[in-house]
Amino acid sequence: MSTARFTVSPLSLPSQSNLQKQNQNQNPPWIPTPQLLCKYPILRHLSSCKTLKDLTQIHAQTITTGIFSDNFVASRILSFAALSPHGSIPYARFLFYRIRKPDIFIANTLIRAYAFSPNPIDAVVFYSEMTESSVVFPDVHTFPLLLKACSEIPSLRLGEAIHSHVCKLGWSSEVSVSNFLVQMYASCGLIESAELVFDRTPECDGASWNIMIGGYLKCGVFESARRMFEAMPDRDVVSWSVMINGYVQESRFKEGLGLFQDMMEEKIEPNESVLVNTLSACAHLGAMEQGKWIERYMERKNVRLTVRLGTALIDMYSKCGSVERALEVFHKMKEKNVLAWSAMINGLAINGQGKDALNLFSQMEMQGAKPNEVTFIGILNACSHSKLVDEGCGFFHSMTSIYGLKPNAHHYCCMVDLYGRAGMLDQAQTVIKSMPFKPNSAIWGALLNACRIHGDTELGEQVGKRLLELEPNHGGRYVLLSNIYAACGRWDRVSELRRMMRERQVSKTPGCSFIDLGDTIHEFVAGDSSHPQLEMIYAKLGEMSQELKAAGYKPDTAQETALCHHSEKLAIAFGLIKTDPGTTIRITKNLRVCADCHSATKLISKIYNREIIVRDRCRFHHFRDGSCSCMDFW
DNA sequence: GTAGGGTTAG
Repeated sequence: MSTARFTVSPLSLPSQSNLQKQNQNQNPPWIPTPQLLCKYPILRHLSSCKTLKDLTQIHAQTITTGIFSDNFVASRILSFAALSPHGSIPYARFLFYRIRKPDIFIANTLIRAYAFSPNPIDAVVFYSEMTESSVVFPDVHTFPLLLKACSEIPSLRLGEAIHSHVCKLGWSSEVSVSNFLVQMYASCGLIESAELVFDRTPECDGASWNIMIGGYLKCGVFESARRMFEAMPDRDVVSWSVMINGYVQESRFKEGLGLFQDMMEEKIEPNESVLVNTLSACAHLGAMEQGKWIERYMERKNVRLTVRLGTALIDMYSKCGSVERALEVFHKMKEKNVLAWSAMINGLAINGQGKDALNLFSQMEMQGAKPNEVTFIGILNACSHSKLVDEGCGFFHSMTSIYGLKPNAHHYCCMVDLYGRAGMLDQAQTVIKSMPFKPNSAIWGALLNACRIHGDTELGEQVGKRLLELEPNHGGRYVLLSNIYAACGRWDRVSELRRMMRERQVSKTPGCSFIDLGDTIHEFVAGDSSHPQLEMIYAKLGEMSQELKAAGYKPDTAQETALCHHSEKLAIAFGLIKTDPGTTIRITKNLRVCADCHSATKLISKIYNREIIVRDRCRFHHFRDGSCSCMDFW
């Protein structure tokens, strides 16, 4: 095994930060070594090669001069075609079959390109062609790539087949191979097999532990991941990033954020992926104070605002209800790609600034950025939340006619939502009928929500029943249907639904709200009795309901149970106690705001003279001076 | 005289 990893190069000196390291450019793999350049000066053109056409010219010259028959030359040209963003894998393959005696190095380059392409299975296909015709013989570098491909697909069948080749050819005790076996089994959900390979690896290295931890997280075995993380010999920045990213990816945001704080306390410098994932956790939790802290940290450490970091910041600020800050980041970004534009468009959309979102879309086009499917989700969201029905239809049709994009289920869902919210329930149903695929539950859910908004009990009942058949274990569907019944006073149906939920043992997702007070995120669930400052909060709630009554508020009896103790009311009470008069209160909740809480919050904003920003499951509500930015339309 | 593995946006 190579010992190069253990030599101390200037790049790994501890004085240099991870982020600075990442910002340093390393030569791409197709750039020849100085020795090779010395021998074949023509290859120096590879460093300025920008298109496939440039490459074909270099290729032609190497043929006419006869140097293409040197495999070192052929390998550099094939490497450009296979791995450069300006290359082409089919061209690389074409080159491969024109090399008289290809070696395993060249074959591995092509396998690598396939393994990281959108069709990783081609890596395995090429490998079997290559071995069947005995063109070249696999080596130790071949199997990690093949196993990576199997993890990407993911295909257990192929993975096991490759595993048997590994054993037959005697590579199974090689740590670089077994690491990928572990990853392959974990990606295919076979955590026990992954463990078995890990345990049998004679000499694990740092990566082995990280891969095993990542595997546990991917398979949802959090306790084992944490135990291993705490027990591992030397945790590096990647170990932390595997943990944090794993938690965030599995929607365990609070734990992810907690780990990030532990990491900071241990004075480990985060890399870009940790920052991106932590910001994503903040976005999900509505933890703006923590998100702001990360932005300040980046400024303090002179971290370059890459497209990914910029996009993550835009997303975080938009989802914490601060479009202004999101826009500031957006304008600060020197380099913007389609995802950055899309994040900003979506940010404006979910905060109810539909027109601004559409304006930004025109700017995006003027600057020559090409919208993709994600962009259109933002655009259609903008239209539906701002009741821009005609505009929305226009955009939906332009997707295919102008941009050549195929609308997927999300886009159709947006259309049902667009018509549905606007009260055009017939058109919403026409969209569902015209869809080229079977409507999923999200689409019926959008229609059901429209029935709730516009009080169409009859259609609501039909759609609701269909949804219950489709998703008998989804508590939220029962609640939505039962609210529709409650709104028109059909209490018999409400109790019938409750009985069904009991019988089927379906539980409601408990409503919970978060409030971020900078140092801690406080979580409240409906009827909470666990908070240490409980007495004070309930005293405040009592005062609030007195004030509300005096202002003419009548509780909305159309909804069910424990209304005055809904989690957002608890969080608002806590916010009123804990923050200075006049400051904005920001609440994030996991479900939609109920009608009663919505009207109560409007009044609270006026009585206490506070701006209250509530992010619910779907959108933002900016309550100010007795009214809400959603114009009672959500 | 060429490679490498753990992580990255809605």
